[in-house]
Amino acid sequence: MLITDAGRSVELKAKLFRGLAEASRLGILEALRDGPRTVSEIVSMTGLTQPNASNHLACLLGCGLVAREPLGRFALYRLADERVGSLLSLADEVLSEVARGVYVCPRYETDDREHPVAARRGR
Amino acid sequence: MLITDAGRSVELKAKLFRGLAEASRLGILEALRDGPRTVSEIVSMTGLTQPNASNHLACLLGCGLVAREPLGRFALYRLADERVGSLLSLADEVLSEVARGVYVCPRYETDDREHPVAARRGR
DNA sequence: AGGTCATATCAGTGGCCACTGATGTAACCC
DNA sequence: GGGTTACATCAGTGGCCACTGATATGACCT
Repeated sequence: MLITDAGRSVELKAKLFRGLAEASRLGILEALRDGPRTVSEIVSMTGLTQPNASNHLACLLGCGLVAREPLGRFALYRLADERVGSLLSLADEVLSEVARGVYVCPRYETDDREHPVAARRGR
Repeated sequence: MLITDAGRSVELKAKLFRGLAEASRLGILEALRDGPRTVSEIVSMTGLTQPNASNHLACLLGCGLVAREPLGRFALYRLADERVGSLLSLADEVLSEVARGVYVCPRYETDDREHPVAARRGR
């Protein structure tokens, strides 16, 4: 953990990246890249369960990464800002040109290839 | 978790962000923003213990975010690409202009009522 | 009103992983 | 050689948090 003074803002920035650092949340953000979606649309696009998706959406909302617009009994979510999309695009670049195929942190790699939950879900 | 086919690349991208999603690793990357550093320099800049820093460096190296150059009994680390620095800069922007003060994911917040960072910053 | 649909929230569980302390390896010095 | 310095790796532990299943809220309908 950081003890320097500059470390303060670092911690905040790390938290921002945490919003993007997980397949479920990132999948939601990707789903929102070309337009607002309702929760159920997001659910079917990502394969997440509804409570799980709502949970992550609440997290992304609190973090200011997405915006919410109530719409009757629906709720429209959209990216809060185009910069969020830019982060995703830039990540795509880094991923394809810099980190390339190399990018598999062998460290902290379990056995997996398939998340136990997804596996149990039958695919 | 994502079960779609596109989910594969999402998972990879999430992993990329994971490299940036933690104060220790992010602090290391910030320390490398203005030039290569040896491990002990990084250790004193970040306040991390040496094994911990080495561990994260190995992770960042495997992920292709930093590059390593052996130098006698030292080891120089640098950002692998300027795009990594760009990601950090863009994150700064998002943080200051978009997520602003709002950015406190109250969800998954352990004890407190105030974000530890903002609180300790004296405001 | 009662029923259904869309979403939100809750409690509990399990797994991942950040950290530490100890140890290993290798390069430099005398 | 022996000692020291710089770094890497290991084993073990603890905490955070993603997920599930159940339940709550609230909007719409007839």
